[in-house]
Amino acid sequence: MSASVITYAGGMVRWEPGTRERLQAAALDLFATRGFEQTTAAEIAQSVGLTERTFFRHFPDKREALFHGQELFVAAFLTGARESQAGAPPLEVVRAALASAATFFADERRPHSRRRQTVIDANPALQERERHKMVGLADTLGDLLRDRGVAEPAATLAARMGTTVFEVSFATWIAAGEERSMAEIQSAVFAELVALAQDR
Amino acid sequence: MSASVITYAGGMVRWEPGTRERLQAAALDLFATRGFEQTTAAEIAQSVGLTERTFFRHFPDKREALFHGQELFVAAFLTGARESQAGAPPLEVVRAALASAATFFADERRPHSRRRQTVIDANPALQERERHKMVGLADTLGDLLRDRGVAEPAATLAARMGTTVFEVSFATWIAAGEERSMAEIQSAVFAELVALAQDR
DNA sequence: GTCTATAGTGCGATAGAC
DNA sequence: GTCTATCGCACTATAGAC
Repeated sequence: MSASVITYAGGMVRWEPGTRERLQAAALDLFATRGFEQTTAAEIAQSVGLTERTFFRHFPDKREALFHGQELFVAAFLTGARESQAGAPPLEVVRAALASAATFFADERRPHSRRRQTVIDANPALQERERHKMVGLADTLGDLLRDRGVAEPAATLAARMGTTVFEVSFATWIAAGEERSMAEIQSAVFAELVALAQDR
Repeated sequence: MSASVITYAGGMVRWEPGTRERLQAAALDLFATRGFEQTTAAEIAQSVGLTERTFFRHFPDKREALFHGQELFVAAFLTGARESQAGAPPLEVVRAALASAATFFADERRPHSRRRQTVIDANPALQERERHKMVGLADTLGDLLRDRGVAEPAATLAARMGTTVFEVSFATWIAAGEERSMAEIQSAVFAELVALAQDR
């Protein structure tokens, strides 16, 4: 497949790097234009000069083409939590995780995030995967809190509150006309959560 | 399929009632013994004397065989919210929803819930569907809160806290050795949530 | 109730990198 | 020689179309 190889000075041929990223970009484009279900894995692969079989070597299923690459966000979120002050109350650890994660949602990223979310919002199967990833993150954060000595059910609750604040904040951040930074929005949402628990 | 019809006095033949329930029970049994992915829709159908086609007439996809029947729980949850005192703070509406939902988790139901959850816990695809349903419930509760005049993001946050308390409580309720009632557990988890927001 | 498209898997073959 | 990315082919099961 000539499109998937590049030629070096010496005439030697190698597989073009960044295959996964090209597949991802092609998948987002096709999902956005034709719709997720109307796009076959073969079409995505062909659009970058590869075969369906290769697509499935890179992604365990079609949905994952939209979710690979979130590892950096997850890493930032957990690093923020890990680096928070020892002995801090659970919600302060959560706040640190959120602040760290916010660095990944710079303003330049907003258009791409909007585009991607539009695709997800249009497909229940993609929404299911997105929730699943978020719960996985909450579970990991819960483990981290338990390692720091937080008891149950506080650890699980605090972790879930963290991902909930993130999800609500993210939805706000990509809303039409929204211009505040992710960090600003998260602070406001977090404050609202605390206020809710007190207004009773 | 003789197993799926019954004969009435007059000799007339009709579809045996409870087809969906029998399919559901068979699905749970097979998923529990062979595993979800190792069980085909055709096998489930055949085990109650029906065809694959009939299975998909009752359930839009294989996973739904495990999730149909949750409508009563959802209805109880939302009814509890609707019947809470007008003007009550958001978390009080949530508390009412939880209290109402708890009536569906009587002690007799615990063994069945445990069995079902074991199957779900063993399969990511089923977990994804379960999360999705729970988020759908949170969304509906959020709508209800907004209808009652709760602003954003408070409505969404309160609703999500409700389903989170439910999920954590349910997991506790079916844990090995647990004997407290669902209502008791929910109260404890709810109190823990409020305490978390105050300990800062 | 049958027919078909597509997701996803398993395995063998190829070809370049090392 | 090993390792890794790819292709190609055969196959099953889901799910939807007819």
